Amino acid sequence: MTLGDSVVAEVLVEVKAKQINDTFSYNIPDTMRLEVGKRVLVPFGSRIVEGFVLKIEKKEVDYSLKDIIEVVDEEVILNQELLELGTYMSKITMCNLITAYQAMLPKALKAKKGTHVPKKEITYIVLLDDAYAPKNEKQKELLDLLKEGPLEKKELEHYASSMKSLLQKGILGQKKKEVYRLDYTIETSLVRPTLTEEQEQVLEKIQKKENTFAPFLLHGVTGSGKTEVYMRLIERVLEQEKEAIVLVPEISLTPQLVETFQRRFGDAIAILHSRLSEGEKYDEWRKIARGEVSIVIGARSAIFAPFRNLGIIIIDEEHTATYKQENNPKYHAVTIALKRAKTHHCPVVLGSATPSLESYTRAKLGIYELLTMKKRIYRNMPKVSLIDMKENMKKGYRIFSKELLEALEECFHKGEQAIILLNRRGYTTSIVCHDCGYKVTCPNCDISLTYHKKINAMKCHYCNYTTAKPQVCPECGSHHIDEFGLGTEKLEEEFQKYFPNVPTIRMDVDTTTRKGSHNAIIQDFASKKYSVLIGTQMIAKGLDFEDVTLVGVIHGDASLNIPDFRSAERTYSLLSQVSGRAGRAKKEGKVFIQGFNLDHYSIVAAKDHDYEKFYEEEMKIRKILQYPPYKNLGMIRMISKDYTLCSKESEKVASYLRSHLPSDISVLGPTLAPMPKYNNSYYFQILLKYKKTGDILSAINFLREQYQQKKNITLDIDLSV
DNA sequence: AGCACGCCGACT
DNA sequence: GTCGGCGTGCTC
Repeated sequence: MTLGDSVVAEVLVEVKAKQINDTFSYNIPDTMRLEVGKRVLVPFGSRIVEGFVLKIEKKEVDYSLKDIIEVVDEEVILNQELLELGTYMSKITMCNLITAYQAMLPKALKAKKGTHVPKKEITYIVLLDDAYAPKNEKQKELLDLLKEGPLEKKELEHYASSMKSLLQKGILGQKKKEVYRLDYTIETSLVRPTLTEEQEQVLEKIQKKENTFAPFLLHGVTGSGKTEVYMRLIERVLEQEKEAIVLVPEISLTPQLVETFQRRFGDAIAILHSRLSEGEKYDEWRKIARGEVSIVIGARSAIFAPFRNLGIIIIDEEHTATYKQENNPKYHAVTIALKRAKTHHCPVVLGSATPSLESYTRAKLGIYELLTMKKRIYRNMPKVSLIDMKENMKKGYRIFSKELLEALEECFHKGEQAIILLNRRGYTTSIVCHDCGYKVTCPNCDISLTYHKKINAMKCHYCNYTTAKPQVCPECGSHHIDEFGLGTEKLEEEFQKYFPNVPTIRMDVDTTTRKGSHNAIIQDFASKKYSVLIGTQMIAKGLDFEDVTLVGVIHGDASLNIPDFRSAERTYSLLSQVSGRAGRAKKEGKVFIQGFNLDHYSIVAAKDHDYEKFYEEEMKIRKILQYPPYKNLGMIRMISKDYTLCSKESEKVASYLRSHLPSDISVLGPTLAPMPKYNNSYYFQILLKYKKTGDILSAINFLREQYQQKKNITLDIDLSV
């Protein structure tokens, strides 16, 4: 206990409470060696919690301080840059500081009592006394083995009893060595492809800006060789003894991609994504922090990799929605990348075949430097045909069009492979009583349940509620029940009716939940064990199979019906990406997009591989409706189990905003959210359209504080919609 | 977020 | 007379 003027530690405690968004001061015991950025154990009220030391400073306090109990870390977890980055993130996303820091770290390093992940260690047996004369054959054998050098304890189980007695006598000793869970040796290859003229030009432009903060948008069509450009950029960065972060969408982070980088860069790479175990993530993180690797390839959160000397940040498929975190802190990886690049004075390369409208606009305004790669390396873009299903239906082709069936036939005849996309999983998507119209819906979310034939059950795709398929209508008892809507499960079955001898594999959430199954499917398809890959959007991104010459899209206009201002953008992107899977290597590719309303500009532009055209059309709409990139969108969601309360409070919030925000900011709503009920809670939303974030912060902060105290209702803020 | 403190109903 | 309901408020 100390009073008055002394050196204290400012500790940000792991309590994720609204009222506790500031540090607490603690006394540092005389014998304790403490550094900023380490975790400590501290008494907090009547319990003991963990926290991060954010400052060590002289401070005058008028209350008595408690002592820090113990320092958790040997090494600093949050260096100065990461500490500042967390502050920045909490400011722009309006989250608590502790939430920001926790999001930057693997679970093993979060401040949270009892979540500590051990380091992996291997125990070796070493010979300490080589003059000892063993008592029996077994011991002699063991000692002879160990004369050659230490051996892993695990491999000496055969000698367990001899080992035990020799250890006790002190003839043998144990030595522990820390190892990484992911450890690989891969043969590097010095063979590098010759660059195309476009690749050369892009490379030169980016490298001209090395050692300066410079954001680039690399707009390169599918198959134009962006990955090779990335690798060349990294080569240069390594020459300068600097480091590189490469972000890739989670789904594209396949062993194939990792291997491509490993063949070039060997063991200089750490990998970070959600499929790793906590132990693996911990190890990969430490490789980075210790400077043992210079490259990290990872999903969104890898943007926080604790490098000290970044030479470049690359974000592939920059437009991908998964770069935006949907829970707190609701950060966007691109925003963080720009911030870090500014600190490190290095370039940022945002790559995409279908840039987000925001990024492309920034490029047009000169905020990003625009780089373009229009040509495929091997051949031209695939020919895309739009297939009107209204016509096909008349002729009796209900699921596969005549055109697609013929193309599939030809494709298999030539021994080539096809990909079929249907962005909807399950068997049938709704079950309705023919007589009374009763529809089977989720009791928690009020949306239609999808029937899954394999498990013979109805499932909610939002909350995972599962129930048996009704044999009779629960409302009127009728036996006459209709099934509507097509999912991938049924699509595969239908396909097999047409082509019983063609082996198919399906890839969607239902077939990829087991660890490694995703990669197994990709591997099997690549090795031509299957001729057709049927799946949801997860088959659209990044996959590179040289024998795929045909892509079919079932219900290509489905995503246009989603009530989201970005649905056209997503449609264009999805269709372009999946089309890009066809004809990537030496053989020509064909694409068939089926649908009922295919004259929408997003679909026509995708057919023509005309991004500019799509951009122009979409920007007209964004302008009229004042959506991004013309204005920023802020979303305030009110969430409560009590519908009436939720509705009332939403009204209050909206009217507060209307009277406290400048008049040029539009406040829309409240309205029921597109998913009005989810997990038994109701969702109302209020939309803000604003130019400058600074204009809305104080009003929103006020509301945030008001609702932080309330129990039955949550106010959720998302300022980077 | 926890956890303690605090002031009113039905129980061994 | 007490056990315990969860409302309010604090945590260096």
